[in-house]
Amino acid sequence: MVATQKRATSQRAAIQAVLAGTDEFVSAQDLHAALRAEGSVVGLATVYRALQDMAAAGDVDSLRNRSGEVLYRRCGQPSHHHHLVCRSCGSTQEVAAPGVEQWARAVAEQYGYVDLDHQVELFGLCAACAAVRD
Amino acid sequence: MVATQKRATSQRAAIQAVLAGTDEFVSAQDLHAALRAEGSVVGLATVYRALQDMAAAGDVDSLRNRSGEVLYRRCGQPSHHHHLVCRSCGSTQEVAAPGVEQWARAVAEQYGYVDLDHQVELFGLCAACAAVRD
DNA sequence: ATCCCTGCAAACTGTTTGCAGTCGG
DNA sequence: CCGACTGCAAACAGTTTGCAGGGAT
Repeated sequence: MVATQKRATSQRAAIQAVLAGTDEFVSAQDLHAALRAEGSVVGLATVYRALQDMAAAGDVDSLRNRSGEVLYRRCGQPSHHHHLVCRSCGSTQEVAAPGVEQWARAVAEQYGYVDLDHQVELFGLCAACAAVRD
Repeated sequence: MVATQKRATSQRAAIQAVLAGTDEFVSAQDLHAALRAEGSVVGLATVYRALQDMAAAGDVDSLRNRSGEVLYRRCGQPSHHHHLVCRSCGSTQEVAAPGVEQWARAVAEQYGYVDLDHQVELFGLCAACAAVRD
């Protein structure tokens, strides 16, 4: 069960519901807007706080946008993995990268680095967006 | 020739000098502080503008910090590559990742993504910092 | 002389935080 | 009832931008 939050409140539930309903990365602001759109009036600060808690608890994945926004996405896998994100429409593919993990470990070892963490994200234009733009 | 800036000014030169003198990623603010420290009084805005220009021209590499700062580093190679950055002291190893490029291309193709870009950075503790922390 | 570049300060964006009130357990 | 959670607004950090003046070509 991924429910590590301390207290169950309606706004927290609403946030989780939105996250559960999408497969894409969303920014805190997007999430906030989505909540208002569906009627749940939740403070922006609350969204940020909840998102941070959830990220800390490992319930959601977070990554930083090209423009510096933090994007969140509900995340099934326990260990981290990587994403292929469409630059235009934001749709996301979760991708495995066995070789990458291994490579990271090898490189770290080679230089004597420990406590390794890696950030591997692919950005591109999905087929649909590429067609539109042409 | 890596000198794509439009006009040669003293502050631009000072910025390039600082970048040329280090192998680590520095933030615009660090760079600005370094300039003042060595006597060159350059406006912060100017540093940002110069850095952007240089990044656009491909003279420097840029990546985003965990905390959202943009870090810049002078960059020899024409094509991009990847880095192993010490979380603690900021020292950087430039690492090659032939397999990664290939993997990225394969994954993109598999999902029909084009105009691919990838962000691959390794973070860890270098041997020295790991020893200190123990 | 022209036009880009610079500096300053104000504007902006995304995010965080202090504080008083509210609600879940 | 108690304490964590919420909302608001103000605070913040990093970055960008408008405008007037100055230097490079």
